[in-house]
Amino acid sequence: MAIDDSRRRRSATRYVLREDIKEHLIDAILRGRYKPGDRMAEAKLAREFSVSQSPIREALRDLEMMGFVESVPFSGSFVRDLSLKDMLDTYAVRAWMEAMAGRLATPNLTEEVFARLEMLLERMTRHAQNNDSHEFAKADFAFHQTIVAAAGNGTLIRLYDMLQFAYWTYASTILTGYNLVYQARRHYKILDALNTGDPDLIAKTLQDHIEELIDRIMAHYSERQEESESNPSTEVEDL
Amino acid sequence: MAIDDSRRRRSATRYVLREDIKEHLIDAILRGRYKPGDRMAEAKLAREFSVSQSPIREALRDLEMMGFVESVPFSGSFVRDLSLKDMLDTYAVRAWMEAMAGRLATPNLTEEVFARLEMLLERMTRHAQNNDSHEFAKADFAFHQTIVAAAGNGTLIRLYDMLQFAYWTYASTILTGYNLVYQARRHYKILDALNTGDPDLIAKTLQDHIEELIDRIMAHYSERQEESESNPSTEVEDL
DNA sequence: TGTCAAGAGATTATCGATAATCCTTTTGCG
DNA sequence: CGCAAAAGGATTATCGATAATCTCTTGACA
Repeated sequence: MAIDDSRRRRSATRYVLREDIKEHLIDAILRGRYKPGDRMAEAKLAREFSVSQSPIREALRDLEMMGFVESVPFSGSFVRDLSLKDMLDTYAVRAWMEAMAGRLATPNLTEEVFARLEMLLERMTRHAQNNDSHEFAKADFAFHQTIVAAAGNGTLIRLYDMLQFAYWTYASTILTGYNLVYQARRHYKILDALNTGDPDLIAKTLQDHIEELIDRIMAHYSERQEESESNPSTEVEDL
Repeated sequence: MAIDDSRRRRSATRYVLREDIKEHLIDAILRGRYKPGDRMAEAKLAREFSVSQSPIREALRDLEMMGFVESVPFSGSFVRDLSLKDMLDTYAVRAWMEAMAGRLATPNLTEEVFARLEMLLERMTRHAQNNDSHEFAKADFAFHQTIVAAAGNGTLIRLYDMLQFAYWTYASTILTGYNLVYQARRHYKILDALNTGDPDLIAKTLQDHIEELIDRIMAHYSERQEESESNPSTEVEDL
């Protein structure tokens, strides 16, 4: 899968093992190979990947930051229940972050920023038309990340990167079967808002943008609830 | 120093080495033993603490999350420049988080929450009177953490814990020489706001609460700037 | 004199093994 | 039969050593 980007491999070599493992693990969790509550034993994973315990351990800590697993000292890491509530929680935080970022970014919206946003939006649209949800999620994430970067608040940037929303976008896009072309088009509203230079409008537009996603996810879950009352599982299992 | 809390040592043994090291390192950075830009070499620190490389490595990653160091793969961890801007950035994010937390917490403000807040406020006042800035910072942090916990958003709670504001509170309190008793008293305004049950007011009050700190820090820095123009250092060095 | 490549030294990333801790089950005693 | 202590098995936390990579220096060559 490998949604992640922004890695510069200086040499021809593999690159950092830990990152590789991290991606594989996230992929496996999203695809449901590991179910909520499952233990992710370090030694076992190490054997599976044919590496030592260390990179596995570090990858698991990253997953913990991202919220995919929960770790207890001396006890282990367990796949978290990515229930509806968790997804909503994450998106709620994201909505707030985006609003804050938009507000802060307002005075820093240079030509370069707009150019980059437009470029990414084009790319997003192209991948949407090809129905490539993986590449789409990457471009989507880069678009929002650009705004956050323009905000220029180091702590905010750090937190935003930490949450790795790209994976969540990927997961929820596939999960809800959202129409990608429509998704891409929605971003023009953001561009328009940014062009006005009005911080309040920008913040509000960004927040709404994310909250529409929340609505969409909720709708999907409630549909799902109805069609299979017998099956109590509400996790992201069917990618 | 050891500002951190919430560790339950089940057995009589040391507890998790990594945590111990983390605290020592933060302390050393705040006290200026390591200056901005300094390399924190894993092997060297390992020798210094008489432990192996592993716990050092893990501690450094925590420091990275908290924003005290910056790590580059295959290159190392370097003490970040805790300049005015960084502090302001962090507090700005915090103000935003607190406002969000307050808003979300509004419907969950049970008797228990109020009881706990009052208890912590009393404790805060007591430590303030004894001029114990270390214990004060702990109680202060616990107070705000209680509100965040009441918000019930798992992602928000995780991020809040990650940033470990207790250390920042400690650092900036000492740095600016803020009057602790006055600091403690300010929290009554928050309690009053919470009692009204008005989300907007609560959010605004919490945001203002943090932003007053920002103002204070800025004032301190600009004073400092004037009194020593020749010395370009604006870091947290003189604890 | 400047530039680039190879080498030395230092540091991180990973490894394989051990120690510390946890959890379950079994055993001993009332 | 019930319960607490302890043994056994499994897993994490830490260790000490090695491999991979980076960075700075040195020296050859134009």
